[in-house]
Amino acid sequence: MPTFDLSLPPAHFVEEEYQARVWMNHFLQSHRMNGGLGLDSETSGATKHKDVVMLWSLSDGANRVCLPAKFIPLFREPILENPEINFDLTNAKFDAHMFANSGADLSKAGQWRDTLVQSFLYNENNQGRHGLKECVKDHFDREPPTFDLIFGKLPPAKKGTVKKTYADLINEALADPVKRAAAADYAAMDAFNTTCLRKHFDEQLGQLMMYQGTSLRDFFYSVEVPFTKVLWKMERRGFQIDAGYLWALKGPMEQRMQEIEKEFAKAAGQLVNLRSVPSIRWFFYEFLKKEHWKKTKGGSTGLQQPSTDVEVLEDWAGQGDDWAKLLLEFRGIDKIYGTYVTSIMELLDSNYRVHTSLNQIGAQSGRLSSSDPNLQNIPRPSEDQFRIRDAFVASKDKKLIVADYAQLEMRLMAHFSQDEKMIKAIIDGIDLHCLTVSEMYGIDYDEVIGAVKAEKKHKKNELGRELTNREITLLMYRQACKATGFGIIYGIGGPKLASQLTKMGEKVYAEAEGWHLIEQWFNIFPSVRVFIEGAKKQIKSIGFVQTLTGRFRRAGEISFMSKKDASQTERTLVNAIIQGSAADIAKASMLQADVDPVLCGYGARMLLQVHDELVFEVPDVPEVVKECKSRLQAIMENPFGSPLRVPLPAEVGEGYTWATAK
DNA sequence: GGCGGCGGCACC
DNA sequence: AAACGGTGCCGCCGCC
Repeated sequence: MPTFDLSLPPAHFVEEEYQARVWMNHFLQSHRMNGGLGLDSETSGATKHKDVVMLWSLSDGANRVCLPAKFIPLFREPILENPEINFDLTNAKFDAHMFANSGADLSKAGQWRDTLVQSFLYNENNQGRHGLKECVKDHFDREPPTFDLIFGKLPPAKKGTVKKTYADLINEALADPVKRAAAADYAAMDAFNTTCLRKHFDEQLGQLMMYQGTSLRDFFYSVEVPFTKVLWKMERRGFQIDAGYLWALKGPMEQRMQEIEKEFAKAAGQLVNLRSVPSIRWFFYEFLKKEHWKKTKGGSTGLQQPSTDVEVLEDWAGQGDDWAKLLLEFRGIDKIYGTYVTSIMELLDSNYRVHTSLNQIGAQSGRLSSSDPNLQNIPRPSEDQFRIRDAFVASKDKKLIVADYAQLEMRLMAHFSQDEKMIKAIIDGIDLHCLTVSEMYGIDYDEVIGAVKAEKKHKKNELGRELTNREITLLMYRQACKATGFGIIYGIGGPKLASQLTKMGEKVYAEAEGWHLIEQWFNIFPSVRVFIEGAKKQIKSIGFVQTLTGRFRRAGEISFMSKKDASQTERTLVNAIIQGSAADIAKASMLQADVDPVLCGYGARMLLQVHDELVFEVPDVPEVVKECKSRLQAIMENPFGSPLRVPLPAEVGEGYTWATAK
């Protein structure tokens, strides 16, 4: 429980301008004593680029006040955009969007302290319990009323009637004097609880030391607080979409899918829903009487059923099954159609820009996640026949620059393990996977590299001959070694590695071969094994690991776990050292890029992060593009004051679409 | 009609 | 001997 007074002050609902001015003057003083102002809003809905503030509330811990939206202009400059005032919020970016849509730019104010982020730093394992209501329950043992209780539930949408909105619910409540008081009490409670939580987490995080002299509280204020604003600006800018391009894809996709549906219907004598797994199961296993060799996981019921996934279908397709081939084609189209064409078109704003949400507490490793829409899983152009990334374009008179780290996670493995051979190879600019092939199979390194170069030329039709069998073999070896290296970062086992390699290539790998590859890989880079074993020991003894910047990834109580859960936790935490540190590096680059005088001076605008990749929009002037590229590269390659044991090269490209800029 | 589990699949 | 880390979202389907 917190050390400060938690008693709830009465809620005030401001109706007259003179009241508003009195409270404004009060908060202009009291925010200093409280170390910030709690701020929350009730909005007309949850669409980032459209919805607006209906009611908003301020609290300095001793008072709580609810105001209607009409007072936003009056408070805009002195309070909401005042750089002297720090705000305490829960889900800060959301409220900031709503205020921006209502004419107030909160990004001009002081800090945004987001209690979601504080709660995450306090315990990243409390999944789903970082929200305001959950934190108030868990930390203050109080249960504030829910929105529904005060404002009622949105009735189910009915055909032919006008949809009721949250704005309607709030307006209805305000029209009734009794309900209005309850609404004000509810809204102002959230602002009060938010500022209390911020102070509570300040105390708690202050006790948790990341390393000598630095607490999680320090980390929150120096890294996470500024980062929230960086992310908000990216969300706010949005990414320009070539809606015509997407629109043009729709028709042909629908047509081809219908053709395939008809083929199945004709053969089966009835409609087969190709999007339904049970229907597909029926078609292949009952109707065509195919043998099954793979079953589904079976979830909570434990009911395992014959699988119809890509792996199975590709196996059948390889044996000449045209139905499997057709279904693969259907799935390939439908995935893109449903997830990336129609859904993105529905999320465009009036300028055809799409505004993702970049979730600061998205991954327990410390990575971001992206949603509504998820722009971190748009198909790569090399794999995508529809080239969805070509629909992501630069705005008028702008150009995109895309920068990504090369083998960031492998380099971090080298840094953490301090493996001599690995570090030397990286510093000498040697291709790690080729080196592994060379050592593992006793082949000359230059010959392996030669095969890689030949393949590159072949892809660009510059080779002037076919690849030799020897080259193909070497490339296969390299694929295997590359997959092994990645797998080791994930804590892979022999069977999984074998099945993955079998899926990738022409050769069938046995489980023993998988284990052998892993063993051999460890023999080439022996310190990596030592590092992983050491990390596992630490996880067993103290129950946590830390990333490059000292961020924690904590385990539950391992001694109470089943053997299976314990080893799962070990794999997760070992991986978190690498994945989390990569996230730290990306974050540091973004923080620097956001305030960099060169990039800011040229008007470069950061739009998107995809873990190890950053997308910017810059003025379409050759000299500007060139300067921004080299500046961004310099920032990314030296994200911290102190260098790592290996360099962190970043590759930078430019173009008018996301697909072509890489 | 909303919701959650499931199978499947896109990304790093 | 067995066990691939981190995400979000689609449509379907059964349940309430």
